[in-house]
Amino acid sequence: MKIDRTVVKSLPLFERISDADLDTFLDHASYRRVPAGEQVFKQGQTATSFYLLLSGRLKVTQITGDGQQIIVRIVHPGELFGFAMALQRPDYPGTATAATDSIVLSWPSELWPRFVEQNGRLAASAIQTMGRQLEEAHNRIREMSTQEVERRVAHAILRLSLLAGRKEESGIRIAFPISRQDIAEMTGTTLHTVSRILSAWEARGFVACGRQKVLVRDPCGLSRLAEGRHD
Amino acid sequence: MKIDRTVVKSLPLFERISDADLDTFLDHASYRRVPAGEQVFKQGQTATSFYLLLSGRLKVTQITGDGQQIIVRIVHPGELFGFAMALQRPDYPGTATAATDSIVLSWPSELWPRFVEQNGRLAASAIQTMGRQLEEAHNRIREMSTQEVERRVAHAILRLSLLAGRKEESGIRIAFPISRQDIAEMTGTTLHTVSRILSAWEARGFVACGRQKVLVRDPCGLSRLAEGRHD
DNA sequence: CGCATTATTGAAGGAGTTCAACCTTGGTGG
DNA sequence: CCACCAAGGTTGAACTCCTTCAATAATGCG
Repeated sequence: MKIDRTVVKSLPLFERISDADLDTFLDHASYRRVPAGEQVFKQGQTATSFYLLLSGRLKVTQITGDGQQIIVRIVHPGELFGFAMALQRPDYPGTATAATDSIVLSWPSELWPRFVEQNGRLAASAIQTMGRQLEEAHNRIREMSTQEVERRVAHAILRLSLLAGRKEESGIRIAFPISRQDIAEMTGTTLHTVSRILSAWEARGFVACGRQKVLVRDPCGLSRLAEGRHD
Repeated sequence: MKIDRTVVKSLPLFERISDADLDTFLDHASYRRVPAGEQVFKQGQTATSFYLLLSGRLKVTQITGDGQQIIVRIVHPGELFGFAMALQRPDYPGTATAATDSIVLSWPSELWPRFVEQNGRLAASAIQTMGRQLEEAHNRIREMSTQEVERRVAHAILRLSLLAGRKEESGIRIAFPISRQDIAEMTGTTLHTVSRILSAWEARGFVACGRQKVLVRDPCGLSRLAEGRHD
């Protein structure tokens, strides 16, 4: 399938790639629409492809033996995901589910080493992408080790409003459906605690929420909470 | 400084590199001994170099504004560390401290992109290294979200016994000094709780500990705890 | 309209932290 | 060589934040 180069060209991942290389890359790509709620791949499946999210929003989740689930990451447009082979794993370590209708590109796993080795710039980009993810993971570990739940939730909501926020007249709307359960799984707590926290924030005018909806009305107030200032 | 190729050649990171490329790489390296307790670099310093640990053991820590410290990772021999530039950061996000007398190689940060782009195989290796780290970070996040402290500590100790264990007649000794505080900072708890847990384990014959010492006497018993089986 | 999914909120309970006091160890210098 | 002392470790008791349990309410899709 022929994919329009201009859409992809604007992504940071490919900003330094040559047009010729990009075309070769895209010639091998498959294009797929994923309706909200559907899965791109499941935890434990053989990693036959790696992916790039063009539009929409994905949740990558992991589930433990005893049924506990966490959200490993939210995939935003322009990001690579499902590159299990880079971890030298035969299978996907998590499940990728579309939170909204999404569009993904995919390539056969076998092509990953070839692309990385043939195109140093792509490799450098991929390393940067992973570096950013690693940094984020460490942030999360640090937060979970040292901060109480309310601060962690404040951080998570602020992050989402930055990476997936759409400006509205009364604040910043998080532009994809996200439940209390989701937020709990991102911050290592329970949906009950998240619900209580959001209710309290709503009373203080920091946010306005509905079912699977969050609107940040006072980012500065939230920031103060995230910094640990209780005032 | 001329560095012996054979020592480095055996590392997984360089297993697929050509001798010529490896020599070029090593020609630019600096060699440095780091006595126990000394720091290789500090959090916030400009990232002038990236590093490879040849021998010894390092702790990479981060400290938050309010003085809370966590251990981001333990660096074992053969691993890259301090590659902040890969994260597009000008400074080191953490502090690297020698837990035992260590030997490190270092290269100027400017060489990183050149090495990565000129040598696709090295890039692939670096990506794999980071991938493994990312996976580990996610494991840690999942554990901290879903498991109680005792299981997390059990996991941490088992990991250490695998990656830094030396066999003795009565069990597996963790081959570098590690304090209760260190273990607490690795698992997101307090030194008090770690102390209580280790005392309980010692009474049950799972471990034997001393000041900055841990000896695993019953890996299977610990594994059972780590899997969540309380029996 | 009906029902499943999502969210709210109260009450009880517990795992782990915090505070505090004390003990041990091993390195150092007198 | 031993005495000292700082760093590391132990352990009790109180407390608290968060989870767990439980029951009820709102939302929106088919």
